[in-house]
This record gives sequence, C-alpha cells and structure tokens, in this order.
Amino acid sequence: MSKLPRNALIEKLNHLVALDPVEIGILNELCKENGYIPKGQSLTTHDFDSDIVTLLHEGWACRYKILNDGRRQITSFVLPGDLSGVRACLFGVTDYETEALTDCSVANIYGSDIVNLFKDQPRLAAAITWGSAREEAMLTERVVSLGRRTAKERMAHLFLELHWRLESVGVAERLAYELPITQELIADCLGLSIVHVNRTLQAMRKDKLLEYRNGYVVLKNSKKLKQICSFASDHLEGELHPDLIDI
Amino acid sequence: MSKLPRNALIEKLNHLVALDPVEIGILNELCKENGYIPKGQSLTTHDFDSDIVTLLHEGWACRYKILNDGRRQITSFVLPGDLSGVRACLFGVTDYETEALTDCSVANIYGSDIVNLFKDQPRLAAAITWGSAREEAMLTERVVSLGRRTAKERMAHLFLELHWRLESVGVAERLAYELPITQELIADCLGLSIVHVNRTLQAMRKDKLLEYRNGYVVLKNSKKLKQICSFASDHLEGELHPDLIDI
DNA sequence: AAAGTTCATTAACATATGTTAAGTGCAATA
DNA sequence: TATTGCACTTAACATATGTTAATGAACTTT
Repeated sequence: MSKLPRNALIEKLNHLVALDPVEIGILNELCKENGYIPKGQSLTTHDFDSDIVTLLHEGWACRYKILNDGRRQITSFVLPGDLSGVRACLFGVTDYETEALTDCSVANIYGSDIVNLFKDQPRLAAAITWGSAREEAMLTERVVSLGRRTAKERMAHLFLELHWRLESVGVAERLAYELPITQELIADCLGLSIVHVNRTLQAMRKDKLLEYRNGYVVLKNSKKLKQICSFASDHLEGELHPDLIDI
Repeated sequence: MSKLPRNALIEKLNHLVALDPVEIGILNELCKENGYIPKGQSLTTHDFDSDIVTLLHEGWACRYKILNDGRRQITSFVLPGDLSGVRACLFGVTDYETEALTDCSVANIYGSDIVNLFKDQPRLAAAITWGSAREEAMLTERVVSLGRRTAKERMAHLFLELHWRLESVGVAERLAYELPITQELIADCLGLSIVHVNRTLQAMRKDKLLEYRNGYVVLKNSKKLKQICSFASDHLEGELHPDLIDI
C-alpha cells in the first residue's frame, strides 16, 4: 500500500469528532484517487453528470461570481482540507465558479460515495455537514465585513481568518503564513478597489500591524489586529450533538 | 385531533423531494408543539441546553450581528417555512442573534428529533440540509451584493429575493407582498445608511420600478428590476441526488 | 540584453454614500 | 384636543473609497 498524502480533511474533522479508526479508514478509502489541478483551471462542477467532489490537499482556490459588466466578487477562499462541489453533488446546483489560484494537489471523491455517507455513516455525514456549517459561518462574517466594516477592519479580519484556518489544518506558523495571491484578489474578496487595498496595506505596515511581501504574511501585532475587527473564532469551533456522538 | 396549521416547511421541502405521506406524518409530528413569539423577542439559542429548533409558521424575524460600537449588520431574514437554530442544535454554536420583527407563530421542535432524522430518515435529513444549502446560496448572493453592487442594485436584488422566497411558501401575490419592516432594517441589511436607503427608494419609485408604502411592496417593473441586478433564482431550486431519492 | 508581462506603488482627481440636523406626518396615548 | 414618539423625508455638507493614469520593480520570453 502506497503512502497516503497528509489528509487535511481528516485533520479538520478530527477537531469536531474524535474519529475512530474505522471512520478514518472510510475517509482514506474515499480519498484514494489523487489528482492535480494547475493554476488557473476551473474546479466547478455544475450538475450530477460530473459526479465528483474535490478535496483540496495542497494549494489555494477561490469561489467567485462575476457580474455582467465584469465586476468580480470572491465569496470564499478554498484551503487545504476544504471540499469543493458538495452542494452540486447533493442537489445538482452551483451558484459560483471555483478556480485554482495555485497549482493544487487534490483527491477526487465520487459524489455517490458522499451520498452513501448520509445513508450509512450519520456521524461522518454530520461531520461533513459541519464543514458546510462552518463555511456558512464564515460567509456570515464576510457579510458583516462587507456591510459594516471599514477597509482596514475588513483587511484585519481577512488576514486573521486565513491564519486561523491555515493553522487549524497545520499549514501556518504561529504568526505567519504564505499567501500566494495578488492584491487584486484581496480587493475582489473585500469589495474594495485594488488601489485602496494597496493604500490600506501600507497604512497597516506603517502601524506595525502586519507585514505582507512576496506572498508571505507576518502578523506583527495580532492582539491589536483582533481588537480592530473584533475577531472571534469560537463560532468556527463547535462540537457534535450528544445524540450523534455514540452510534 | 386538532387542525394543523399550514406548514410552510413541508411546502418548501416538497419543492425538493416529493414527500411521501409517512414523511409528511413525521414532519407534522415534529411540529406538534405550537408557540408564539411577540415582536422584539429573541429567538436565539446558544447551545445544547435549550435544545429547541424553531420553525417559523407566520411572521418575520432576522439574524444579525452587532459590532462593539453599535454598527449592526443583518445577515438574513427569516421567513415562514424557515428553521432557526439548526446549527446551534447540531453543533452547539451560534454566531448571530435572531429577533422577531413581527409577532410570530412558530412550532417548537426538539433538537434531538432533528438529530434523529440524521440517523433514521436520510431523505428528510438531506432535505433539511438542502434548506441550509439554500441559505448558504442566499448568503453568497448577499456577499456579492454588499461587495460589488451599487445601492440601487442591492435594493432591487433584495426586493426580488424576498418576493421569490415568499412566493415559494405561498405568502406573496404575483407581484406584491407585505414587508412589515422599517427602512432602518433595510439599511442594516444592505450595508447602507438609512438616509441613502430613503434616497434610493425614492429614485426607484420615480423610475416606476417599484412602490413601497405602508409596509406593502409592489413590483411595478420586475423585468427591469431583474435586469438591474441580474437576478437569478435557479441556484435556489435544486433536486435531490438520484441515490437519495429511492430509499 | 531587449522586449514584454505582471504586479505593486503613487498621485490627482471624482463620486457614491455617510453624517448631521431639521422638519413633516401619522398613530398611539393621555 | 393636546402630546408624544416613531418612521419617513429633505437638505447641506463631509469623507471613505473609486477611477484613471503614470511609474517602477521583478520576472519571462525571445
């Protein structure tokens, strides 16, 4: 048996439920088929026909929508341990495009295997549902940012959220991480212009809040950053309902 | 046996899966216990202790977050047929407050009954998951609005979305509906100031796009409204994965 | 090494939207 | 009938952020 790639999904779900060896085996079995997606390529599946859910092992992707005149809004970043295409798989609809921002190594999971979890493995199904719930929580936070936070606050929040997420799958250092994207992408995520992202970033540099150069972020003063945007991560934690723990 | 209230949840889920009589029976059984929540009261449950999921039969509520200096962002409106507190029930966390905007009639559902659906009724569990997925889709759309749409476009989108949702549970006329909320709430939903909401609203009135007076909305030119914000509802539809249909 | 790309940076200027504040109308209450 | 209060409206003014455009730095390609 060949060596398994480090499976960030398992690591992530393990925060929620203590997975038993059988469940870990099932997940590893699901993720058997590895794939590679070059930077720039689409990950979107639109219906049941291409019945594949993608698990990101390594790399970055993003979900976005484009308005008819070209304005783009990034709705979320897809990081290691995240699944892409669950909704398309379960319900045959997608409402956004997904694109690889770097070269990505992935696992291709058969949609029907995910579906079968719902029939046979309620604990794992619940854990995956929890992944979706966490994404909903992050979307909620993004709504708050875009609706009511200033540019600086949005920025602080994004950088902290990314750090938190990367840390929870073991891809960040204590106060730093690689951010392999352009300022234009940050702008499209935060609902700002690229020029204003640059301005804001420099102001934050000057204030010794963070460094961000050459695709590498250092949180210089994470306490202050958290104050600025009242960052909280507790709602991204969570635990399984008692009745679902023992099955 | 007393007469059951019209159950908007069943109506909504029925759009996704053709529920069989047994399933309808199960849902009605879940929703047996009726309740009443006066305007202004909180609906939020924060943990497993108050293990209750609320189904809104009649009335309006909203989810929101408040920043430390008082800025408020409404993240979603809760309409008849919507469940409140599913995430708190399954995972013991909430990340927003929920408040009744009008007097509400509800059903109180035991959280553990919802949990049991995951164990015993995969189709119903999937249908409820689909409800969450739909909410995620609406959140995504709100992110796009707040990030990249102008005030007028946001407004058009909100009014169309509300109409679409109310229609899908049979609470709207063909081109009109009751909107029992203030302009301040609309502002907090669209990330605008109350003054600018008023300005925009009047401009849209003058352009014969819509009427909105005395808590009653009339879409005067819904075709134009849809053009303005490129409104689409297909991603709110959806169907169940073939493998889940026959169980 | 020259030419072309892409991304970051800066400056000057434009504008959509926010803020403050005053006034109107209506419904609830006394 | 007077009074209060809340939501809506309007106007004058303020500002955070957008737009356009030019420049520089680092890479790639030829």
